Amino acid sequence: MNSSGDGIAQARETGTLGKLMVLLDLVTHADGPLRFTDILALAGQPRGTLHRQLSHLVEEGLLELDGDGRYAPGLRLLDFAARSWARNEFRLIAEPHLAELQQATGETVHLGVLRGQSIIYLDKVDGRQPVRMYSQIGNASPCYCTGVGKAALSLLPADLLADLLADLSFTRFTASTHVSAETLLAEIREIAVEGYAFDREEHEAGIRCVAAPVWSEDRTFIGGISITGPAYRLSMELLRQWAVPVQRAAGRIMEGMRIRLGPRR
Amino acid sequence: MNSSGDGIAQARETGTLGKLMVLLDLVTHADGPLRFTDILALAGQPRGTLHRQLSHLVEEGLLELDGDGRYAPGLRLLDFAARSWARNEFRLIAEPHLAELQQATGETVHLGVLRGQSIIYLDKVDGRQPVRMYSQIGNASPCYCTGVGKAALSLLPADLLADLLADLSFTRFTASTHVSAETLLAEIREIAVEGYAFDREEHEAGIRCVAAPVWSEDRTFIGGISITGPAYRLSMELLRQWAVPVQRAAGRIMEGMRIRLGPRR
DNA sequence: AAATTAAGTTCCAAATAATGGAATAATGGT
DNA sequence: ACCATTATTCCATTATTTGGAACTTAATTT
Repeated sequence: MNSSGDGIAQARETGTLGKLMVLLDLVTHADGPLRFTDILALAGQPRGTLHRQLSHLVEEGLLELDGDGRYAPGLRLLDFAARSWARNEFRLIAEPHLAELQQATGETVHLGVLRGQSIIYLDKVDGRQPVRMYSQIGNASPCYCTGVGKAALSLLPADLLADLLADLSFTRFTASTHVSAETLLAEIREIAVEGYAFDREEHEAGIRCVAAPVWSEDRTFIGGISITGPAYRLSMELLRQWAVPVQRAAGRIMEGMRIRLGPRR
Repeated sequence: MNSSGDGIAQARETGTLGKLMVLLDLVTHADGPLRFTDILALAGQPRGTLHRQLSHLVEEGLLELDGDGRYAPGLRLLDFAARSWARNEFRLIAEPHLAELQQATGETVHLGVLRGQSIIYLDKVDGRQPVRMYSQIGNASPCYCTGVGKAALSLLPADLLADLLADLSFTRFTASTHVSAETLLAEIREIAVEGYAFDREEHEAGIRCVAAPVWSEDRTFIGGISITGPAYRLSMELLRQWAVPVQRAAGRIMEGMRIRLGPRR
């Protein structure tokens, strides 16, 4: 979709780790395995430096080098992620409420959190099948054109929101994608009042959603949940009706967090 | 299950990245979030050093620091892994054959590859009657007590196998877990001749499987596929009957790899 | 409430690892 | 066999990391 990092973290690109992460980003966001020369052109590092950096990443299993000398993301990342996901408290607490929402509507339900300028999907409950771990889970999507993203932005204090919007660069995915901070900000203000957000085919044509914000008291998690489906089945009127159950589910998740984590954090 | 890295890669623990990966391993393999002092004790680094290292990992989104000053795996890992998984060629090629095998048997099918001393599960197709078991895409499991693991080991040349066994430390999960290199080696030799492997409740009590080895011609992927299920439903006799279809599916996956990647690599 | 202990953070000279330009080696196409 | 492209190694220079100690903050005890 986009070949360069769309800012999942505000990470500096200096320091040994920072530079290596840029490379990891490059390779994981590419459309396929990259050869040394490809990365050389993209990274703009001297040959010797790049070669050693890639060697280190391969040695650690973060990248893999195939028989044709092409670099691909390493499988060690899967192990890290599986553990990161399996024990995530926010997800564990939200899980039953997502399932309930799916039961009530029959449509796909998502849980996502804001990280940098991206929404990372933490869970998904599909109408037809049980969760397929990485089919969608883990994917980072832009915050400005997703229901969960806009719901999350509506929770930010004005100064943080302003900072985020200032750094944001817009990609037009469909005819209705926001492409300016002004119109986006106007909608976010509305969402903050209403308490729910829509995605009117802004990320993918033919796909609509209604979302409600969710956050943990210590503000570690700022995100949202959504009901998503095809526009032909989900009229805007139906989505408006679903705003209430989505908000209720969001409320129950936050309640669950309070109970689980205790009041004084 | 085990709190220290069980060797998914042979990675050196020197160099800036190596040391940081040790920390990432520590935190992701822990049973829950760790405080600074916990990590200090586990990592054996000087305070100042550790503090900066953790700061860098947090800054890059590889770790997260919650309101109580506890470190947990970062969600950025999910994004990396989602991409690593989504475009993995081996998995993509194997997918239809796994589904077919699941259709034919009705039981859960796994695809795993050997990385270091661990099997990383790349895919899983749930059976018609899902069984609660400890398996998840991305999870690293020991090679010496899983069907896929033993099938993979049977593909290794003698010298590499000897090296791997020499470094292996055994944990007894059930009464039938291999706990010595000798008995394991004997079974692996048998598997190399027969072309399929069993897991006789060696990793999890009440869970059996039959597996067949799968590899890519360039040896980038050495792993296997398996049919897994509860012992009360899967008699050893039934598993023996399934050895043939599993091997056939394995053969078709390897054929798919040859076609997809071309013969001369 | 003050004292005590523990936990977490910052500082900076010394040790170590990363850098990058250039030379060398390997690969692949004709 | 040749040439062009691509990948790897080398090493003096440069930048980053290191780690002991001092310092700040938070928690616990007296």
